[in-house]
Amino acid sequence: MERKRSYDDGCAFAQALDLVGERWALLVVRELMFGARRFSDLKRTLPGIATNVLSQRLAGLEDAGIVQQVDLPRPARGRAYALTPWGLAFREPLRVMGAWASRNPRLAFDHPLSAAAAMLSLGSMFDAGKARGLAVAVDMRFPEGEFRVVVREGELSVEAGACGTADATVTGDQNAVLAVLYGGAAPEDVGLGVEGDEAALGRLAGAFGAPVPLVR
Amino acid sequence: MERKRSYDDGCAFAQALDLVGERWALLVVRELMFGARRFSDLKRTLPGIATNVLSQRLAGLEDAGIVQQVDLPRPARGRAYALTPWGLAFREPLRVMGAWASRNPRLAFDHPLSAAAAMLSLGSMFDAGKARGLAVAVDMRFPEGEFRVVVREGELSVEAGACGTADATVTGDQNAVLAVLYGGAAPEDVGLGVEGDEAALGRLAGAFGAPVPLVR
DNA sequence: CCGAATCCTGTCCGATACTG
DNA sequence: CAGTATCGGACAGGATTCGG
Repeated sequence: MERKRSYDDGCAFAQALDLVGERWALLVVRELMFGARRFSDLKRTLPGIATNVLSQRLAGLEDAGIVQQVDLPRPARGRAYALTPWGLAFREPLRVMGAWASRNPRLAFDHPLSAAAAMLSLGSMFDAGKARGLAVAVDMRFPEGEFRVVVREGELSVEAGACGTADATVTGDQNAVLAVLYGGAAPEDVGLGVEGDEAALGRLAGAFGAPVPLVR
Repeated sequence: MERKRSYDDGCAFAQALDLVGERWALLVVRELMFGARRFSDLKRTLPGIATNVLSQRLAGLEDAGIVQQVDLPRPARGRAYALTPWGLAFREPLRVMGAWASRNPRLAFDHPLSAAAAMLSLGSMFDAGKARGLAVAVDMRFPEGEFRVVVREGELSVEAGACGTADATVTGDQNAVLAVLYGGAAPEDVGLGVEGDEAALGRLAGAFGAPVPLVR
């Protein structure tokens, strides 16, 4: 009675879809990519997910060895969900699929997105060629948390937690940051606060390429 | 009434899941990765898919601009389904997700897999470091079709269609080829016929690394 | 409050039968 | 050969309730 639905396919990719192919599963993984989150954090940053579905996905991902429950460290108390090393390794597929997705000819830009989604999109849109010779560090403070974005030696690094020694610090919401970095908007026009070297934000924007839709 | 279910998420990745996140959708894309296939070809190489589901997926993928209907060329007649340029660009996400999937600690090797799945897995398992200095071309003849696998200058190329000038030609089924390339099996032990330079197959096997499971 | 478990309803999936 | 029609069952979505 308890048989899980499976493709029964020897292809590793298909077997992965048995684990992460259910609705919402990969978005849960996405939200966990920058560290442990509580059930209610996930519920909040995944608008539209039902509590029972979130429960089932977390249980399934835990059973698959992609997610594990952890005791929340310092300030907060209680349990939370975090990725296992294998789950964390999904960051690369997420980046590559995001890069493919950004070439969607009908991509919609008007919907809100979570801070984790915005920070991961940086990896998908990063263009190492454009970043040649660039060195810049920007801290980003969102309602959901803080992130540090660093470009150095043609490589991009995006990690949770700011450290205060960046060239600039932006405060606001993630949609505003993407409007500045990808859309060339002025920070003040989108309600983004900038401290420090405001020009650093412009240099950072130069590291990202516009997606090239592949029309039929 | 006809609203398609959507995550309503600004994240490009989530929007891609709106298009290819339904059950079977990505496996259909996988099967089309080496050229146009008819409805009945897809039905046969995707054991377990229902005809109505295949219909719905093809229609959805066509509407999304990932698949297009084509008139079948020369020998055969009738219509078939092929990837658009954007759909073809999914080969890279497929490769990277396959590489991630191959590190599944519970990966099952005993299920059969389609020729397309087997040929795509080569890309996921290829190790450019191990292929340094290697130059080999092998034609593979499967019941489902012929493929040419070439390693040269540290790069792997897998394309549909053999051309007869390879170092070796193998004839049999795709599971047998993978058993030889990944599992070190002897061709004669798995029912694989080899013509030409049999040692070329051994050299080719050296270009693929065993997956490293990431245990928790 | 957090983290679920439990309804109930609607949609989607899977299997088979059937038609142009 | 290439799908459409149909129907039971599984799964998702939403609200409510319940235990730490």
